[in-house]
Amino acid sequence: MPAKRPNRYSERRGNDWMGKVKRRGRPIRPRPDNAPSLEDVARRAGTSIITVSRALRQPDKVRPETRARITEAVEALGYIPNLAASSLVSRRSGIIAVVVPTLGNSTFVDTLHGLSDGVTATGRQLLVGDTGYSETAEHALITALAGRRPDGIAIVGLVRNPRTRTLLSSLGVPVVETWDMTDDPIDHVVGFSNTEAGRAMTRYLLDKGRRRIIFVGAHEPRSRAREAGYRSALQDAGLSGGTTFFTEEPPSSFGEGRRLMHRIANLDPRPDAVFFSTDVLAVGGIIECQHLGIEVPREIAIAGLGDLEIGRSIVPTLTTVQIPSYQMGRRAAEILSQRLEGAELTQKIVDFGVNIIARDSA
Amino acid sequence: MPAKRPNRYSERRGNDWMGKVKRRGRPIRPRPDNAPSLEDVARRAGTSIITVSRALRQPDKVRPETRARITEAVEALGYIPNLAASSLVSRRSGIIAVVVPTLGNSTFVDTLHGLSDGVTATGRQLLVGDTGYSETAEHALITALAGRRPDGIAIVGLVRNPRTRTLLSSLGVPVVETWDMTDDPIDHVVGFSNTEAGRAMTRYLLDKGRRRIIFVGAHEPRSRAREAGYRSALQDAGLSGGTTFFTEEPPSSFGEGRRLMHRIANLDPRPDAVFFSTDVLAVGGIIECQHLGIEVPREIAIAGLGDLEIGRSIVPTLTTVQIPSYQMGRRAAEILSQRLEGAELTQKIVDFGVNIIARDSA
DNA sequence: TTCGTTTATGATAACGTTATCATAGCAGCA
DNA sequence: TGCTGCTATGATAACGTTATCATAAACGAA
Repeated sequence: MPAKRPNRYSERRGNDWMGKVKRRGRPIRPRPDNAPSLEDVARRAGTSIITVSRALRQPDKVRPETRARITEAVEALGYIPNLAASSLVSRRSGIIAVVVPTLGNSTFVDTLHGLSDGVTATGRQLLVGDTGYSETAEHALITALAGRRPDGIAIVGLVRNPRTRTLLSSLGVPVVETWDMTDDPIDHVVGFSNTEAGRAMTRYLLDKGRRRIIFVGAHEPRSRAREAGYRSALQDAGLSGGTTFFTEEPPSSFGEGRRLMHRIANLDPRPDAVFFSTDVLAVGGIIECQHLGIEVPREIAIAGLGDLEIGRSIVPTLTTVQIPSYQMGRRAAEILSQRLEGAELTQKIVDFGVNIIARDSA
Repeated sequence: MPAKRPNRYSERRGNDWMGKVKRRGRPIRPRPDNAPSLEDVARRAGTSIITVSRALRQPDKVRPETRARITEAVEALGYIPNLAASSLVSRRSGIIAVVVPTLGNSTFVDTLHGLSDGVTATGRQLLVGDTGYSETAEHALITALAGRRPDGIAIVGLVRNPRTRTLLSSLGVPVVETWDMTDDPIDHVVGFSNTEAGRAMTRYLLDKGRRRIIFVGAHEPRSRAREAGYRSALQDAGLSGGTTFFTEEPPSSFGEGRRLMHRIANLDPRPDAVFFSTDVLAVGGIIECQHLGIEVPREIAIAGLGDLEIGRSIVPTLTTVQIPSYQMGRRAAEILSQRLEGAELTQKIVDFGVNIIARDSA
């Protein structure tokens, strides 16, 4: 039989020495937040605060009878641990911060989905913010999120701003960048080379005999990288220049794809292929071709990037570059989890590579 | 000139009485988390902790010179306030918890987007979780989120489980349910009647002279409500029954829309209209009709629900029910903000109503 | 001059939890 | 018998911040 001593459940409140001694500082007030605390549970279970804490976190360290009384009290009071207090003292917040350029782009959301699945599997929670593609907003957002002392940080995209990179390194928590590739990640990178993706698809189109290939992209880093790959592939093939059409603004839309395709169709000479930087734009392109009576791929080949579900359904089905959006999120979450369990991962760079999905449109 | 006294910046650590007195409890260790605290800033600025705290939160309460020294120290040290400590003592977490059925559905994500914009405008942060359409997961998720003591909670959908409803009420924070309508919200509801939406679109199709209308939906509460509206409109028109095709599982996909449309096209007699529960399914339906050479809307009218962007771009453009996804999120955030500023809103129910967008497909 | 008010700053306690050490009782063992 | 180790429990301090009250100096009004 182990020690069983009379206990008290922290009598910080309501001590009778109060009022005798002249007191300063915050007075004892009735708790405005009426959520039960460990103290309430302990009182009801007739045990000490610390034993309740243990019963909840390491049940096998507590005698079954004690545990039963505690469980009863927890249920009866509807006790929910205050994770702010827990974070403060344990220095583990159980929060993974996620930074997305925009919540208006469904492929980024797939990554968020993968992160959510991976993160909640380890009992942690997702704190999400979007930057609207602004570097200034990104820095501010990350600063704000850092105040929550997240256990890890996942970012869609590479962080370009040196100040922000320094900030992230200095936080002392694992960081995963995604959706792009670099030799020099802040900590980890799980992604693919957008440049390589642009190059691979352009090569594919060249291999199919296309020569007048137009690129459609946005003023946004990942699109720029794809464009660079496109131009390099043209150059390798001994073709000059290359022509880019730009969307008004990210994120891209089907309608924007249609509008740009409309303009492109009027070019003279007409191109024989259009490589859209995203599937959304490409589907818009296909729809516009259909509308204009342009036969795809006979007259114009159309390619996208992203492997969105609609690309498999539209007629003609869309030739595209596979981007494992969900998987990148999932993998990022796993890397963070492993790091948080103390693993020192040697592989800092996970390159999913690029994979052309050849379908009917090109 | 105000008081200027010698100060000390909380000498809790490193006191020299340590070691003389026999100590129990946690020993003083070097901070493993090397993030600077208010204490570090105060030391560098030559002032007290509390003055630093004030300088950051109520700058006008601190003399400009003092403030300048503090600002310098904050910059130099890269101080970022620990929000867990702040939450604990101030009982304001600055967190809005968001519960979504799935992150795999882009229309829910638009609501998340609206929430994000509205919430970050007030300097708060978004803690996100998805339930995978499971009531059990929903309860567990909300319990977990509640541990973070959020200042407010936004939920996509109505909470059906009575235990979960009780839990949410007991938290004592504002709650907004969205994406549906009820007379009896837990606290607030910002949405529209899915039943009314189903009824309105069905009436529209009936008005267009359609008589053999099929409904395509999912085994999921909002879809069920739309189906109920569909059936009630048929009944009002003196038509019997109604026929529903179900998707395998939510969330819906373009491919699933095509598959179901394929089956529906083979029915004998063939229907003259198909009302899809979501735009994604409906677009799949249009694509399949195109593929089968079925003329839309002459042979079969097709209608959707959600007013996704692609519906405006596809040919024929999609007749649908407008759902202000982004706006619902935005409005939900505003309601939460107002409540948190102390407003007692009399209007607990915000009904965006339903709005048929008549386009070419029906 | 006196006294109340304002301004700027500080001291202290408290928020609710966990890390660490302490200890009573018991079992096992030589 | 005495020692060691184990089990179950507890006491205390600490995490980093904010709420509250206190106070010195300056200011203003009577």
